[in-house]
Amino acid sequence: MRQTELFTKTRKEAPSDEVAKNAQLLIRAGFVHKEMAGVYAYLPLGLRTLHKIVQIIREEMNAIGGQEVAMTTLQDAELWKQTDRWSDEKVDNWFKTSLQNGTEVGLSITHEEPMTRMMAQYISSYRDLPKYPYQFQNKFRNEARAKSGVMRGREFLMKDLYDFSRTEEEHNSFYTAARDAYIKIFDRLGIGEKTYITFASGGTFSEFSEEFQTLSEAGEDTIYVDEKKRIALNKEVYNEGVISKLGLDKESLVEKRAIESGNIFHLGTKFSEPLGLTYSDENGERKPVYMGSYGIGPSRLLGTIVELFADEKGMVWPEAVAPYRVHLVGLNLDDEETRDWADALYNNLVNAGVEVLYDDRVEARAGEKFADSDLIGIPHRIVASKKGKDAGTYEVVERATGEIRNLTEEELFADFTS
RNA sequence: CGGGAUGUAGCAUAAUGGUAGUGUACGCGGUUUGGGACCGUGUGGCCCGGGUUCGAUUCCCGGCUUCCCGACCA
Repeated sequence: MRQTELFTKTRKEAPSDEVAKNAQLLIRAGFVHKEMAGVYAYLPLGLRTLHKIVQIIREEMNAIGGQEVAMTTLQDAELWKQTDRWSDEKVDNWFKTSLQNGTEVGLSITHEEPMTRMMAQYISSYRDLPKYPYQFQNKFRNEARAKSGVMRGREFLMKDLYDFSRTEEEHNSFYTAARDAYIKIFDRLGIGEKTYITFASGGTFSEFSEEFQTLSEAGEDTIYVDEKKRIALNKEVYNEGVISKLGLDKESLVEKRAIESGNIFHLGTKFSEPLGLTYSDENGERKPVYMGSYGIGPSRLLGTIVELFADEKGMVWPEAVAPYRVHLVGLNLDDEETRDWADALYNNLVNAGVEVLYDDRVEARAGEKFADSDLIGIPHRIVASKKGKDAGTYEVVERATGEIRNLTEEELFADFTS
């Protein structure tokens, strides 16, 4: 992508109404656009990054048997009444609206109900189980107060997978696999070290659910971490009884701020019973399907990654999620030979399949280009300049470490196409 | 949802009861050219409604917006 073609531009100053670091940087770099409080649009660079995150999650969900679907945003009120999750007393953050004939509808807040009802169309025998549909879908939550930039929005992207199993045992074995898949996801995103499986309140069918909490001062949750055992407790279940039940020692628990980046639940038959999702077992007996749900928020992860890795100059993207792998910065491009030299490298990199953003602006000065490059945070910067052309080398600078190498085109390709 | 603030150009800000200045961004001309350079010049602005007043961007009331604290948060 040539930067002169990109419609976004960077800003020196963040808007005064953003306090969260993630939103300030994402807006300054032109990754997102704030539409309203808690509602952010994704611009080309931001969307590429979001898609990278989505793709990693997708691969790991597929690897454990997930089948991707896309449920709807508009929700049937009648369905949610069946599980008693429509009334404002039960769920107070619905966005509700109505059809022209007065029929109530809501904007998807989560998808247990519609997914369960839909699966009832296809599940009637033990032979139909287990199944693991999932999706990436916008969720709408009418939060009383949006905050923390893209990390707590009223509209946000969520991956939600549901397991439909025959028995608790079958569910549990999938739950374990999903848990492992989540660990892989956080590792691939580069935040595995800072992410702790955290016991939190469970709900109807289990005492606990497990959250994936990523340590950050920008987080909204307070957790108590046992760093040696790599286990944590959410403040909401932090008490003597729970600590001893989990075999932890209060002395070794350290209070930390963290971002809830994922959450997995045992649902049991909480949804299958009221919605009539049953199957016939080998003996012809009708039984409710045993369920679990597995959520992870790609848009929140995007903000989390910014929070964790940014430095004073801007964002620092891990290789796996960076919008581009290489930021080619052309200098002295008013000189025709230098421009040809930089253009040629760009074309060669693109043809070699390297994802590259090319700062081909002629009028911008070096300082401005470097500052923009630091802000955008692409992992590898290649500087193509007149000086370099005369020496026959390109300067390769690592965003994270600042390491500088001067490489010939051959060395450079050995590096980036291996 | 309770409390407190807030609203001036694309962005950041200043002043003012007599319709607004600066920086940045943007246009044009010129000098520059490896860490957001400089000179000249130009375009562009007072959230909405009501009230007070000869006159409101300014004061008052209401609304809305955004932010902060708290509550809430499968």
